Amino acid sequence: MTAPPSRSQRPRSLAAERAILSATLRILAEDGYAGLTIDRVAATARASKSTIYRRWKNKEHLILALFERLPVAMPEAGDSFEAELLSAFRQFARIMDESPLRGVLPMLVAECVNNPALAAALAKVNDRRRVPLRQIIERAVERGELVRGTDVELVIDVLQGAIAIRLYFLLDQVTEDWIRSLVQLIRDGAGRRER
Amino acid sequence: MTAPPSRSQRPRSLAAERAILSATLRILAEDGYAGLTIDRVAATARASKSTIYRRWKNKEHLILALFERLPVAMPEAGDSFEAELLSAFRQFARIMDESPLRGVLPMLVAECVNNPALAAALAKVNDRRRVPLRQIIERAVERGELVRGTDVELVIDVLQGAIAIRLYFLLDQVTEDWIRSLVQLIRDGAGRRER
Amino acid sequence: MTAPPSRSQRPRSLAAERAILSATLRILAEDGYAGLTIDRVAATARASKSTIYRRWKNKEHLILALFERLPVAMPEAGDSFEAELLSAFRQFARIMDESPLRGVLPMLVAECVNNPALAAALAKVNDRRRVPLRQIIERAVERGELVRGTDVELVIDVLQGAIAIRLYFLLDQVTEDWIRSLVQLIRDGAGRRER
Amino acid sequence: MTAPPSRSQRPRSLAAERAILSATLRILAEDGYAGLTIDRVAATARASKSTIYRRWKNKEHLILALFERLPVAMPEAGDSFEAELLSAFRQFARIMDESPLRGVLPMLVAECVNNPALAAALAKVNDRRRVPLRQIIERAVERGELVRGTDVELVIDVLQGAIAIRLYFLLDQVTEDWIRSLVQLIRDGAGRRER
DNA sequence: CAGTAATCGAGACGGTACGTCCCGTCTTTAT
DNA sequence: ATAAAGACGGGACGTACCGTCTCGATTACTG
Repeated sequence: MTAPPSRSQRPRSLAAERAILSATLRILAEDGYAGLTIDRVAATARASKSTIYRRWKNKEHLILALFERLPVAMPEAGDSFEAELLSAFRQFARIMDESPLRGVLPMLVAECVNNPALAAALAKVNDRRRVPLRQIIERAVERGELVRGTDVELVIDVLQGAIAIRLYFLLDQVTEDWIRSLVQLIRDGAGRRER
Repeated sequence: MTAPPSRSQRPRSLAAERAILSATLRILAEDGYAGLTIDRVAATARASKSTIYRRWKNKEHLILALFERLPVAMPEAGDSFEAELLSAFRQFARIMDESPLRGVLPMLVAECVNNPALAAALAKVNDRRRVPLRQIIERAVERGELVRGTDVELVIDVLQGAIAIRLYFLLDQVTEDWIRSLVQLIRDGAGRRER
Repeated sequence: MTAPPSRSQRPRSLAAERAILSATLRILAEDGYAGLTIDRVAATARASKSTIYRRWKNKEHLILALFERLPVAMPEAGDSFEAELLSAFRQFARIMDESPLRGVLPMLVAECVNNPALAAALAKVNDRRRVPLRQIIERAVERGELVRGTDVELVIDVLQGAIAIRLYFLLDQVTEDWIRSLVQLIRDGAGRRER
Repeated sequence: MTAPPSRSQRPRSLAAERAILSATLRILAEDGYAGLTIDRVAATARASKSTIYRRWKNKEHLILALFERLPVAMPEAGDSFEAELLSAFRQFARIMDESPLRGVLPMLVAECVNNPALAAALAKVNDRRRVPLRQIIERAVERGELVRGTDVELVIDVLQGAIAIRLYFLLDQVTEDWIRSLVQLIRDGAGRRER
């Protein structure tokens, strides 16, 4: 996305790039996606619109760059599936709550529906986000907490999905208790155990 | 949303309302959200913009009205949790795939983040969508398939969430096989059963 | 304009008519022509728009009705051209300054350019306004102050015109001194008198 | 009105400006003020609405710009007050009759009543129009045709005013004969000369 | 003195223009 | 080649009025 043409007489200004990205973030934090316009980013960053468009093909990709720079939760090794998952979510929650990007994700997803290029880019972002969950699940399998043969991707779907629903549709908090219930459901299922 | 209190005056035209909604749906089907403009809706419906804005405060609320009118899957009684869920999803898939609304939902969700009124409206829509799932789960509990004490709402979160992730993030199809795996996960869990 | 159809079962409400006209005047006084809308007149007069449009074919004619109801300066007999003219202008000034109609006249004139029917109506209003001036000039002729053979209409043009220019173009006050100069110019001319 | 201060940036396009103004004039000529809409001007001029609104704050100011560009009658030296005035009016009449602006002036004047900024702008336009008349009068004074001490501005008021009344109120033609009578009135007055 | 048709208040309706906002591109001079 | 600045064409937005229309309720006249 940011790749400059073959070779150049004058390198692109890193300072400008940083200024643009941080202006974007600040505006997002202040007024949300609705308040974010390229003109305003340019003015805030004291950059020109061309300087922005030279780097990112449009508003969505500019925001996407912010996500790419977002740190990924690094799962700390723990002694149980539940403990590791809780730790991961604590990290995740901290990162997301601190960043104005939280409220922007849904809109990016929305835009994806009509914008395959953006969809591909966002899928890559999401993949990075699935990696730590995958490791946690695999470790739980190795540890013997989850059955060998567990459909890892499905479990990730369930984890991400339930959280997303809670966050974006129901506008609820994701509490540690709720996560514990979720972990329990995934571990034990809701099916009646025959004796 | 639609009808203010009134006395003895010209009532709002049902015909106009219908024409507007169906024009909206048709345009959405033809050219997607990007192609939907209020002017075009007005022209297609042979209505005036005032007539549209008198009923819905903006484009999002107009689209929302479409959702509110969408039929809700009526769960057919079946003889197992899996069978009922599959049947419900078949209905749901049919309704959604037939409707151009599918591609529009994410954008509506996105808008909700900064628009509490819309969020409330959409939450109501989503609540209606949760009802049949709730019935299916409760029936499964009564039938003895799921344990008494199952956290019904959590299971709904998992069902809706996993599907949403698949549909909107991964842009994947929701196949019957995938649903079967999901049902199995929910029923049995991924935890290792002790001997 | 106000003439009802041939015969009727129920006569038009005089109260409504009065309420509409006085609402129009009040709005004009408060917010000028720009603030005058039929909707607002209707709301202020607690009348319906149909009740207004049944009587006057549009906004301009409604305002025109106000002019038609305006009292015309009745020239008081005096002992000189100057005295009578000053007295007439004092009356005129009082009527106009008290009425919000003053600022509306130009707009009506403007509308006339593209609206012959309105032009004819306004011409009639203006004719009524020329009558007293005509009488004053004719009396001055009879009295021997002005030469027999004076082009009366031309003098009226000059009187009305100079005032209009001052009022509307130059946005100046029309003072008694200025009028005295005007009268003197009309009486004596600016030509050099040969000995 | 047109050029803000600037530095090193893309200058405003003169071509666009010209295209907009001539489109405005053409539309005014074809369909009058009623037919003049900004959208149509933009379409005709192949310019965007922003480009128009960047230069003029609204429709009235756009039209005003047309007046500012209108040539002013340059008084040709003649050998009498009457001759010079007639020549000036011939020029004025030619300019006005050739321009579609004639029918628009009243509306501009009307707008002025509630719009001081426009009023000031139009006053400047009118001032330019008074200059040649002033020169003619002053020359007549020097030549000895008019008395030394003539109230020049008052005479201009009378000239402009009488013409305006005739043109806009009475919707009459301004003939050369009528002007001759006006000149005579101004020169000799209507007062009875004592022996 | 009942019937009836014009009138009333209310405000919905189809139109149309407004002026604003933002997009993504382009043009200028300076570095 | 890049940069800042901001003009440009394009196009949608939501608002404001216009003058017409449709309601049910209300009169005065007519028969």
